Amino acid sequence: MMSKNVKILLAEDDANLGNLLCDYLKAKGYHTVLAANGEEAFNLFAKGTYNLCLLDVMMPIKDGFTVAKEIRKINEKIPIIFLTAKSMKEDTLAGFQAGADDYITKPFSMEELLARITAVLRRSIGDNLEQEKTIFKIGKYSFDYQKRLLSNGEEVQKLTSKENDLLRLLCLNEGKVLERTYALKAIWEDDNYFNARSMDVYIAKLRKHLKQDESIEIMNVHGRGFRFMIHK
Amino acid sequence: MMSKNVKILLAEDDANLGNLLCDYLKAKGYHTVLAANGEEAFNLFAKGTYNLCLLDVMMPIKDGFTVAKEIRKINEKIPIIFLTAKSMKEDTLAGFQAGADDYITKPFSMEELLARITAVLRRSIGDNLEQEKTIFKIGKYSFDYQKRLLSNGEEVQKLTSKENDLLRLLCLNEGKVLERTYALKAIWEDDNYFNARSMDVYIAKLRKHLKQDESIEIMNVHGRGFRFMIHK
DNA sequence: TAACAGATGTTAAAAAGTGTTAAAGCATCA
DNA sequence: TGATGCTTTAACACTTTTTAACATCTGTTA
Repeated sequence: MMSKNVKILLAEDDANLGNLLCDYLKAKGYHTVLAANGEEAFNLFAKGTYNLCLLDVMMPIKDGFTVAKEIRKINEKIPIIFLTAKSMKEDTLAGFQAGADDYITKPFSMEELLARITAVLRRSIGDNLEQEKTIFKIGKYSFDYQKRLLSNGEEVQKLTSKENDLLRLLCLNEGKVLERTYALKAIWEDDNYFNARSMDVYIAKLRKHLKQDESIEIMNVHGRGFRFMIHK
Repeated sequence: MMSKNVKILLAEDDANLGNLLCDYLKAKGYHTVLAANGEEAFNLFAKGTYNLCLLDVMMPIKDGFTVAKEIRKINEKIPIIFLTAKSMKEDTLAGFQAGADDYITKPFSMEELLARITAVLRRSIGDNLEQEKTIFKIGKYSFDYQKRLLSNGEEVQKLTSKENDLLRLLCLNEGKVLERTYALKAIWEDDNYFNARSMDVYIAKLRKHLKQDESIEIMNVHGRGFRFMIHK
């Protein structure tokens, strides 16, 4: 299913193995193009659009590592898997530097190769759905929830886990009432007297952290919770 | 952990080496049965239930390859690892055709053998699961779990097995919280105070290893665990 | 309005958790 | 056997969170 519309560039100088692999991959639903050496591989890559490269390391004219380096200049993200002859330490290391995503040592089974291909593809696809940016502007401050940093424009404060979580909840509820009960269950997991007092301590900490901008207020709503306000 | 309930059939004609290996494997928690030659090995296999075969290639009466072929007739899936005398290419290939999952060349270290055993077992147990990813990109670093190497593009660091396992768990959970409890049970097998402190020591080691790239952070989440982040 | 109970504000101490380095313990290797 | 390398334990400094203590405030009621 995912196989659909995935195009693989395969570079393998051994014609027997090359055709075998090529046929196998095609049978599995991947559009596969076979190059007989490194130079041909690079030329094909430059012309077409591929989703994955399978490069034999030892090839005449231009070896796999060199091809990988050249490919990386054009495309930083395309997944590259090397086919290595033995477990050769130095070469493998060189391969990392050339930007490999995985490698597989001959002899290998078709099954194994297929597993690696799907693994690498899944990763490269899932790559794009990454990291929502969670930066909040609070008056003159800037708050980065992911990095747990609070900056006033000059200095940067590291926040503790609890400070970080609580400030985020306040930001998400700016102008509205953040109910004690809700915050306690969300951050402290349990709404009881001691956790409530602990939360009050953290409200005090946040007020101290944010006091450089007078337009910022964490206002108490008696018996209910807190309202985070940025007066404009 | 997974050592439990794993039964190994070991065929080795050299009594010294055989007993040494047998004791070692038993000490590591594997039920191990020692056969002094190929014929005995096959008979034992036919009678009992094993999870892994370790076969010396050169044995009197019946060599390892022959035993492997016979075993494969009975059981297609059981993992087989050969112990080969030298690095003999022809033999190795023949071995793979007989259905080997891995081979190891004498002389080898106990550690190396153990690593292969666990690797092969993991593969055969998680058979239907996906092939594990072996290379992780971490900022400017490249981490190869299989080879236990961490490269920053210039130099290459060997990792110890604990460093290796912990870094892998962090990578697999990038951006999410790796719970202490989970990591301790997965790597140290038991969640107690001392193992937790040991884990903290390894977190410090990894931070040191990765400090050349400032966009990499192993962030503590108080009371829960660690969040591995690669800031983009 | 005075008086009170309950809620909140704030600071500090206690307790729990973490960061780091070094030494001790251990298994394997030569 | 001694050398080596990995892991655990110990030690100490530091951080984070909780608990305690006391001051202040809010809303209610006599």
